[in-house]
Amino acid sequence: MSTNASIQFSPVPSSKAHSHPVPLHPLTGTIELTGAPMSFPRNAEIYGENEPADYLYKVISGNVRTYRVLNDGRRQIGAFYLPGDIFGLEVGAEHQFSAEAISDAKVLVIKRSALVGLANRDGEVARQLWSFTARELRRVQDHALLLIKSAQQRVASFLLEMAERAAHADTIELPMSRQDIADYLGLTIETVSRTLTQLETEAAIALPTSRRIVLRNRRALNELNA
Amino acid sequence: MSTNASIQFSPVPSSKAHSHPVPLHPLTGTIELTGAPMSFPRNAEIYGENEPADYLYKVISGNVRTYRVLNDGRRQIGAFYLPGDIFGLEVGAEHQFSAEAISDAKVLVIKRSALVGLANRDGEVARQLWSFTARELRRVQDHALLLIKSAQQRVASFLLEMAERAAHADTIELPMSRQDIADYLGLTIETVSRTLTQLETEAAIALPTSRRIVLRNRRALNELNA
DNA sequence: CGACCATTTGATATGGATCAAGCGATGTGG
DNA sequence: CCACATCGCTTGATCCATATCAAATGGTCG
Repeated sequence: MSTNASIQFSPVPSSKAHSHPVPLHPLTGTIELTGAPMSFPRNAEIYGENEPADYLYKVISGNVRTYRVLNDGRRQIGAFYLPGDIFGLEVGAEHQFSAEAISDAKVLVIKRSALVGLANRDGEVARQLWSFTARELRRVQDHALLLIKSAQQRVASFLLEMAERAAHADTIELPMSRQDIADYLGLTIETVSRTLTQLETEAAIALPTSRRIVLRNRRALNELNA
Repeated sequence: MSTNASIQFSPVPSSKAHSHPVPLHPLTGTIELTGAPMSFPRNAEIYGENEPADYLYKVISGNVRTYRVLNDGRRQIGAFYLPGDIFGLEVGAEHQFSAEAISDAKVLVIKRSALVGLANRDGEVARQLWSFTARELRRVQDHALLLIKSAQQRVASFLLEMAERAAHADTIELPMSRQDIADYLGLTIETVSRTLTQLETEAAIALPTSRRIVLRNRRALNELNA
């Protein structure tokens, strides 16, 4: 046990999922688990809330949202997943959220049992499963903190988060609609839209198109971010 | 590996913390980790945000809150921990929240390294560390969902949560102040207070004293809970 | 009893929601 | 290639839930 392995999934040219992982990548020292690449059109469901969580997923291309719906019909988006991100890993038997493709997306589908089996034999893999869930926990904690902030603060936090994750430049290409953003931030589309124009007026951002956002004054956004 | 052990911490009569766990309790099949019992007076800090997370804790008596403070001075309470609950377990090096005793509290202090060391040798322990973090994740996900509900819904959810955890009857003895509740629900004390009186008016609850709450109509509360 | 702190209650303000209309981009059929 | 429908987004007008500011009440402890 105790390699410096990190959980890392790579697609296998042409195969269906099977449960015999190649233990270690010779160069990167990362575990390569096999999985079936699978494509989902825009808005297609990848899995539903309360469905058996027999698989987890890694985004290859496109984007994914997870969400829950309240009984009054409102939707809360739990997270956005970008290429390279892993989602849908559960400890319990069922998925806690539903998952949908935001744009046409390709994802790698991995059998959870394969990974858990590997973790039983390799303590380092076990530690990384734990570590992944802990990272997810921190993300949700930050999300909860976001939900008590003002609309300006929420939008600023969101833009900074997306800039850090998607672009590493100052121009963000948003894959999701205003409604998706609103449901992630706990606001309405109107408030998101108004807040963006307000930030534009204050010269904190520019909006060349509605889906493209340029961060013009990170300092100002960070001060909101708090 | 793979006992049916569950992580279970019991105080040891008179000892400081050391790192040699007794592997298995003969009767319950649960691992008994030693730890130092420690007392904290009301409002005392148990640990601070960003401090090294070398220890985790189990509540023996009293109650604990974890929280973060925004740069504008507002406080968000992340969780309340009741007797039997474990808190302060991190995967990373530092605590993500601060922890304080709500009432005079006794907690068992456990060295994380002891537990992690055990997990390296016993896959079942490793699985339970993971499982604990996953449970915490679900709790925070539910908390995030709560934060987009109306004041009535938040208060109702809170009461039902406390009833389930603390009492298993219909009378709850709240250990925390209105301010604590407000900071947990993302509301002001005034709104919490008004909402409680409103629920009392609607005969959903009774308030014999400000800290004692009787659930009179769970159905009504559950409908709010959504 | 009196001081202090937690809680409730009242009056008013306000940020964001809601309702409604306009606008711009994209796509479709004639 | 253009008229027009559609969809996503923005902007405007108004409303409302909760915050804020302020005062009264109640419970606890010296």
